[in-house]
Amino acid sequence: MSTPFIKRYPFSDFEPRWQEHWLCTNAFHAKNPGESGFDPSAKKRYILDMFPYPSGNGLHVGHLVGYTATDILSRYYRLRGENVLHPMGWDAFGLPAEQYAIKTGQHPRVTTEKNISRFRKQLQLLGFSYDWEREINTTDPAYFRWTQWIFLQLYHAWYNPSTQRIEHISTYTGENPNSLRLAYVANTPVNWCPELGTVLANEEVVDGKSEVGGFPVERRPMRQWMFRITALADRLLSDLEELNWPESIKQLQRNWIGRSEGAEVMFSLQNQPDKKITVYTTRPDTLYGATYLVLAPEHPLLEELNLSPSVQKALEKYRSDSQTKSDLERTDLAKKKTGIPLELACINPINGEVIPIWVADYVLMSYGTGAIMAVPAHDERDNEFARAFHLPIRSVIQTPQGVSLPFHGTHGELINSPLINGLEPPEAKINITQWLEGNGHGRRSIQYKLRDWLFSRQRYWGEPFPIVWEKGEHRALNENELPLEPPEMEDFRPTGTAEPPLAKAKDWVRYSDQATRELNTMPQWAGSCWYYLRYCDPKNQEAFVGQEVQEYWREVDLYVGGTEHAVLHLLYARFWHKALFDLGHVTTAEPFERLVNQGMILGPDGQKMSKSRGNVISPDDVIAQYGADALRMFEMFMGPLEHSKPWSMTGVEGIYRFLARVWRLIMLETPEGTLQLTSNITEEPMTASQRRIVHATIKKVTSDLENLSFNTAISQMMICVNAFLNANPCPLEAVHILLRLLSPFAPHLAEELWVHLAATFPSVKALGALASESSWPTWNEEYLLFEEVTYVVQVNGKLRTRLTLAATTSEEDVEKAALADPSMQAHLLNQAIKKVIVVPGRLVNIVIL
RNA sequence: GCCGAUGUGGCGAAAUGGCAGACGCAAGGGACUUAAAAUCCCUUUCUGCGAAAGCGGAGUGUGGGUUCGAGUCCCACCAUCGGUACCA
Repeated sequence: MSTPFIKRYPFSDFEPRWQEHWLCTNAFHAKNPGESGFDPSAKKRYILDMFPYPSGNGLHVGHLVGYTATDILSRYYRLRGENVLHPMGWDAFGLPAEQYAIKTGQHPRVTTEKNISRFRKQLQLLGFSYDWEREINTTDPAYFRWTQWIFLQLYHAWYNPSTQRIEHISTYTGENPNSLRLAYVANTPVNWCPELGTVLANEEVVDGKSEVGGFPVERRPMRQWMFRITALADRLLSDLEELNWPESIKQLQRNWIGRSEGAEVMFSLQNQPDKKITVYTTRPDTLYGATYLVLAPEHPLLEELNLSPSVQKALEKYRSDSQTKSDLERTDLAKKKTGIPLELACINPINGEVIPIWVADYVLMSYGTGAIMAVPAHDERDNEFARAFHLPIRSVIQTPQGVSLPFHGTHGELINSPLINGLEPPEAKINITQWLEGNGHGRRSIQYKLRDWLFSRQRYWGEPFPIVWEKGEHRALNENELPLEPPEMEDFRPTGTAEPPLAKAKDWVRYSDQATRELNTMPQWAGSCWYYLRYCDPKNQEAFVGQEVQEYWREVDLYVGGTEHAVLHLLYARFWHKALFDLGHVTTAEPFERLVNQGMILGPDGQKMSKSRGNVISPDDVIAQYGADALRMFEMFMGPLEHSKPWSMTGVEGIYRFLARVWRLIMLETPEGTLQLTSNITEEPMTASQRRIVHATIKKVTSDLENLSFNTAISQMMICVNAFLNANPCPLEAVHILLRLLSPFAPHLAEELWVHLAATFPSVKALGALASESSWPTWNEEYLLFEEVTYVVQVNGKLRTRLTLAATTSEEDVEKAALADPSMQAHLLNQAIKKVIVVPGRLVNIVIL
């Protein structure tokens, strides 16, 4: 049995009241240019949360860390007079809704609506200051109309290598525009997940399993829509430099893009000099160490070679074996190398050496040229393979003593390499590359790990492609045919084959006598690739965002969300944004100027919160017991925003006690049970020491907010409140400054106490009718100064005594006072003083031998 | 393996190269109360000497280094977490 709970202040009376007030008055509506009341002199600030996927489980306290942080900042910047855009919406297309719908027989639209209402209500219970007039929902036809429109812009675009920009396809004068579109159809091996009945992007496959659900994924060739994201690989990489993002996220994106510099080298076949194999290597300096060559099993050249019948047979078996291997199996078997010899040879251009050609699945068709030169002395994988199949290993770099092969370092003299003997690898790399280019045997080459983005899914609950097929050719719908809504369907289960569920909607599929609709839908990422733009102008029916509005709000100034989107959403959105930028639709090259990742909130047991562990904390319960302000503040008080930290109910209680102290500082309950201001509060000026602590608090809270150090800002406010708890009289100025500092953190309490104060004191009312309509206080450095300072006196860095001196004491006099201090004499007796260091206002260090 | 982050009391944490542990939780003691709740006050890194006030010593994952002075800077290592993995 829980003990009866006594409310220390009446939060359950006023919190809902203020939430209602803010909602009814649209208190936090951000004005667009052209809107009445728009103030062109106010600085704009765009503060964005990663919008949630409205799942059936509702929010838990972990979701609220980031939302609370951005809300506090939004309220803070509003008090500073800025025009703050702080919106919220719903990323509502996606697999879970569809799977739930299949299980329960309800249409996903129904469950999605229900979940959204629940989420909205939960967020409103926290008193978040969203501009609800800008709420968006990716499943709303008025929204996805523009998702489809942007798709069409990308479909009608290509990457022009000569301008290095994305341009309208009409600037391409070649013969086959379809082969160059930014959105294109490809028949390539894709990640097919039978359990989910859909294909997945590379980014959605983790360890050979689907990121959602953890089901096995297999490679199979399918005709799919792709985005040519690789065209922007270099810009996606280099533009990271300027962004104010966590270094770790930048690094994750760099690794994912995976740029490497090397060379392509052409090897001629021994008996067919006209046939050449091009390999990619990052180590052209080891060219003399190549002892064999390997082709990927899918390499197209294999079709053209004259192989002996027995080899041909072995090859076919090997190819079909490796093709049916799932990615998971390939990973599991990574240590054991397999392959077959082709019984053909090619010629190393640098020395004319004849080396054998093999086929092995440790070489991937999807990277580089799908062929490698194997240098077993200086590459781990080649070394393993060479030892497994007894191929020669030749070292070409002087290996340091005690280091065994394979040696892949880049320090050491080249050996066994006539043209470059004695050089260091970096220099040799340049020399060889120049030699290859000069003799027509290869060239410098840059490769990326990043691959094109697989953009279609075999789902019902997603945006249909604005594409129709006619005589085997795809073509775009007209803009005036948008939005293209999914058909109403009773049965949208996966077909059990690779055919998408939309195929079952026969009427919908038929576009005309000649044409049928594209059956795939877009992945969940589509809607989130541009939602931050729609918030700027959510009701615009003429454009995805109005030009003037876009030029005003520009990029997101601060974006807060979880690390899980490091390479998915954040890379995709950057790609769309750059495309829109090149095409002239947006004014910045990057969408998110500053990014912050909030840490995870763990369960009270220190484990990740999950239903199965039974350690999920629901905000609803916390609010019922302690109120929204206490929940908000505790989320911030727990520790640095970016850190993971375990939940603690007693910790909430501590914050709750603090808020109750603030309440009692101002309000008193009479024996009859009515509320009134405490009589302590008067318009008496603050004493010097009160003024010092109040102004120190303004300074600390302000700088902490700028640095997103919410936890220490709260500590400072606690120190300040503790200092005034027994003050009588309690100066009004201290109280209204404190309330304004507190108002972004605990907005309900601040609002409530403010109106009580304002009712009695006109000077408070003059600052604003509500705390949220007042202004952020400023501090005066002069008030922070002390008349006396305490010096720490050290001997050889060890604390020996303290000394209180007037703040104006000169360094010389400080030194004298320290040496003369009676308690120092024992330490200094018979000691030669080597040096005395005085740090003004802080310490004296006496150095003796 | 590679890349990145983090290691400070019983716990969450704080500390422009300058008093380590602010602020809070938990624990213990006290005041108020018939009693409890609520509230308020005190103690709480480890350790040596002391009845006590007090006086010392050690201490920020480990080992080195730079410095008058290092949680903070440098080098090496260990542990935990996250990402990634045949990318030539």
